[in-house]
Formats: sequence, structure tokens, C-alpha cells
Amino acid sequence: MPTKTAAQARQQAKDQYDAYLATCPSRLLLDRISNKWVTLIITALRGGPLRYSQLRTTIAGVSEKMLTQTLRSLERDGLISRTVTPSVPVRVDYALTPLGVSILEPITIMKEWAEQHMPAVTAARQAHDVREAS
Amino acid sequence: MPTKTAAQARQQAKDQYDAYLATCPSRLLLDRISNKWVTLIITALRGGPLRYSQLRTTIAGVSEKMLTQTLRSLERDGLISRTVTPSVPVRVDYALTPLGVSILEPITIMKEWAEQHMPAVTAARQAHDVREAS
DNA sequence: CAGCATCCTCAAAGATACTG
DNA sequence: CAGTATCTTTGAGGATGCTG
Repeated sequence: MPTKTAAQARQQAKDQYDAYLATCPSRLLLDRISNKWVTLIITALRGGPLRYSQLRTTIAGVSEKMLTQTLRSLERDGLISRTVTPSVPVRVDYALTPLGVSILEPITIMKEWAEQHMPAVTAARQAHDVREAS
Repeated sequence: MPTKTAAQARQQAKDQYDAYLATCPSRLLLDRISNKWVTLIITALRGGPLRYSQLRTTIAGVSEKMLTQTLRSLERDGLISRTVTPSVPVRVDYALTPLGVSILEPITIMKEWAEQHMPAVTAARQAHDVREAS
């Protein structure tokens, strides 16, 4: 009788790997920016602070729920700041923090890679699909 | 009577924006690499070709379904190649294509940003949560 | 060895309506 | 203006068993 079954061993290996991934900085970053709205909000704020309603119209596809939710999480992570001006009606401005500005760089690099190489990816995809259909 | 209701106008704006996002190269790239397994597979192949079973054990947390699914999509996009050696039993090797190698660069840049700044993000998060709890 | 087929779950995103 | 609250949907991903 083995001390543990194959299934148990596999589960343990998985748990360890999951724990490793949970602390991996790169994974944490990916979890952050892989979100559809995160990069849109950050690049929207590139030119300077925007109000809630401006963000909503700039990023036309976003629901209020997702916008608020994403803004809150970005604020929590120190990437954007939220400034309330208690006038009537109230005014709320969102802006990039220095940390938020610094993340523009990797995002820009990714954008450049995308613009250079995505056509090749799309072409490969189409070629592959054509071959598949034959 | 307006030619279109506010809801219709909003829907139209959203559709247009969705269409724009659907062709945006940066979004396409993000959709590609935001996947949990994609970056893990690509970085696993950094050192040279690996067999299916090697990938499965290297990336301990992956199920066969997700591994196969991700490999297929990466092959389709021309980022990795799949080489079958018809021995008994069969042997299948996966390797990065030149396109696949080129994507290592933005991934590495992201990784570097992550290693430099994720501690600050984590700290901001904790500070924020402490403030919240008070 | 290297998969494919099937069923299932659960969390994230969307739609809708209301409020300080 | 700048949100909150609630319900519903959808699909990525996991578990399991089978095959050339």
C-alpha cells in the first residue's frame, strides 16, 4: 500500500504550484492588467485627470458597475487617485499616481509589439484555418 | 418624438466601441497573453522544445484539457510549433516559433516591472485596507 | 504517450432599477 | 453627478473517463 495515491500526489503538486503562482509578481501583474477595463482606464487617464462621467463616455462600452468596480480596485492598488470636490453636485476626479504612470511603460511596449506583430498572428491564424478546412 | 431613444443611442455607441475594441491590436494581444496558461507555456518553452508530458509536469497546475486547448490556440496563432515523431509510442514536441520568441521580450519587460513595482502595489493595497477597516 | 469527449461548477460580467 | 443594489447570464476552467 502506497503512502499516497497518485491522485493525492497530483493534488499536492497542484496546490504547491498554485501557492507559488499566487505569490509570483508577474502573475499578480497579469491578473491586474489582463482585465479588459484596467488598461482602457489607465490609458484613458494618460492625458490627465478625468471625471467619472468623462470616463464613462470615453470608454463607451463600460457599464457603471464595471467602471466603479475597476476604479475602486485600481485606487486600492495605488495606481490611480480619487479626488472628491464637495460642490453641488459633487465632482470626482480620477488621475494616475506616479505608480500608475510607471505602468504605462510596459503597457506601451506591449502595444508596440502588438502593432508590429499582430498582423503576423492574424495571418498565421487564417493560414491555419484554411489548412484545417481542406 | 426623437429618432432614437437614449437607450438605443447608448447601445449603438457601445456596439461601435465593441467593434473598435475587437480590431484593436493591443486588445487582441491582451486577450492572448492574459490567459493564465499562455505565459506559463511560453516561458516554459524559453529554454528549448518540450514534450507534452514535460509541459504537463513543468506546469504542475494545468489540466490536460487546458494544456491541449492552450497549445492548440498558440499553434494556431503561429507562436509555437508542434512536431509529431511517429514512433511507438508517438512523441510530440512543442517549440517556440520566431514569432513566439519575439513575444518573450514584452513578457520580460512586464516581468521586470512586476518585480520592481508589485511590492509597492501590495503595500498600497494593505495601507488602503487598514484605512478602510478603521 | 498524447490526447479527446462529456458533464459540471462557480465567479465575473452584464442588465436593470434605484439613491444621496 | 456619481454612484449602489440586485438579479441573471455566460463561459472559462476543472473533474473524470476513454482512445489511437
